[in-house]
Amino acid sequence: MRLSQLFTRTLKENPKDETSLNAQILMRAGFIDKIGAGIYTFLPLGLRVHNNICRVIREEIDAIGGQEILMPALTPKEYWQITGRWENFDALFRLKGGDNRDYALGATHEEIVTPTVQRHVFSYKDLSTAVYQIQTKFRNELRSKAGLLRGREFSMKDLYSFHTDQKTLDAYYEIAQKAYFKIYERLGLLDITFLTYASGGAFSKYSHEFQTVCDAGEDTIHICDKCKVAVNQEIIEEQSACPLCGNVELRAEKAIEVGNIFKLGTRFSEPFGFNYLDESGTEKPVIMGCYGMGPSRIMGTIVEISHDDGGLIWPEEVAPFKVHLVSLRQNEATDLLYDRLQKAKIEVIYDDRDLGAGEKLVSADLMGCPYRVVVSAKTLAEGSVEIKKRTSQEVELVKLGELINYWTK
RNA sequence: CGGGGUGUAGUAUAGUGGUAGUACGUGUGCUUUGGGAGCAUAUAGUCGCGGUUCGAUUCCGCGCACCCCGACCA
Repeated sequence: MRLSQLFTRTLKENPKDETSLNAQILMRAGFIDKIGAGIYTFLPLGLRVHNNICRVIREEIDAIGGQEILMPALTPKEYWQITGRWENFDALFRLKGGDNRDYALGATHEEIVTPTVQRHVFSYKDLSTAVYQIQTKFRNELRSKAGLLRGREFSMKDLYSFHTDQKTLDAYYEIAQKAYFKIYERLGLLDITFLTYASGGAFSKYSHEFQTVCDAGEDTIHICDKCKVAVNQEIIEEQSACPLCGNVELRAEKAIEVGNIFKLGTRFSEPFGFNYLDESGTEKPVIMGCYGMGPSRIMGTIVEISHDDGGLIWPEEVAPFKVHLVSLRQNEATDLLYDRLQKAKIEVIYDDRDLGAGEKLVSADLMGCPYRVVVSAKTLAEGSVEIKKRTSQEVELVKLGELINYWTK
């Protein structure tokens, strides 16, 4: 991608109608565009980041047997009436169709996924199975806030698992937990993300959240540093010690909920009459689990914890581009390097604009790609380019012929 | 949904009951070139509707939008 072709631009100042740090930087750097409260457009650079987060999630969920599907966002009222949530789900966006029927915009998809899987699964031989989607969710929050951390429209990966019994659900639940941590590891959040005990549903005492420690978070968690788990403040009265070791000296921190997994049991299979036949031909209800994770919120979280005064600092897996190639009035030589990087399948954004050095270097910092490569008269005089990591102050000179090897060796 | 705040050019900001200013941006020309450069010139604005007034961007009322706190929530 050539910056001269990119239709977005960076702003010199933070937009004044946002105080949320993630929204300010992302808007200033041209990653997102605000349409209304809690409603954002993902611009080319922001969409690349979002897609990278989704890619990581897909890879890890596929690896635990999740089968990707895509359910509708527009969902008829009748499905929600079956579980009683048409009336009880406050945040549901309800609307009327031209046929004068009622619909809801999907806020979560248990009501859709359950009958869908039900039409295909009848026997214990068909279980366990798990399906997921990455889709836009709608929740009519009374107050959206904090940029990407709480919008009325946001992206979510929602995985649903279906089992014959509690034991196989429990086993899959553990597997999903591990997959979640792999995802957070790849997204650079592992060290500050804690498995957190939270209020459960009807079926289990607790649900589990994944909470990333961050001052911008809305939740308070109480961390057991011995076990590396936490307890959500919302249940601290009934569970004031570490559930694993009983430690009562917990450390309170603000945190962002970056994932949530539930044992649903028969909460949804029962109202839909989703049963299976076991080995003896006996009809039994299917046992379900659900596993949520919001890529857009995670994107905001990464910004909150990974930035400096210069702007964004993307972990390599999610950066819009790996290399930010800057030509300081040396486009002829830099064009060749740009071709070479592209041929080597190294994702590169090339600042070929006719601008001063200051503006180019500042915008490179702002956009936050992991490696900045500068080509100037000075570096070319030594047959080299200058490479600087976004996370480092040091620069190194690398010979033109060695540029590709810098990453591929 | 309760409470508070803010709406002036694309962005960030001054100011005023009497022709709305600055910076950046954008256009043009020239200069400059390793941390958002300089000169010249042009471009572009008072959230909406009512009211008070000779005259409202300013005062008043009602809307609308956005932000923050709370409640609620991935």
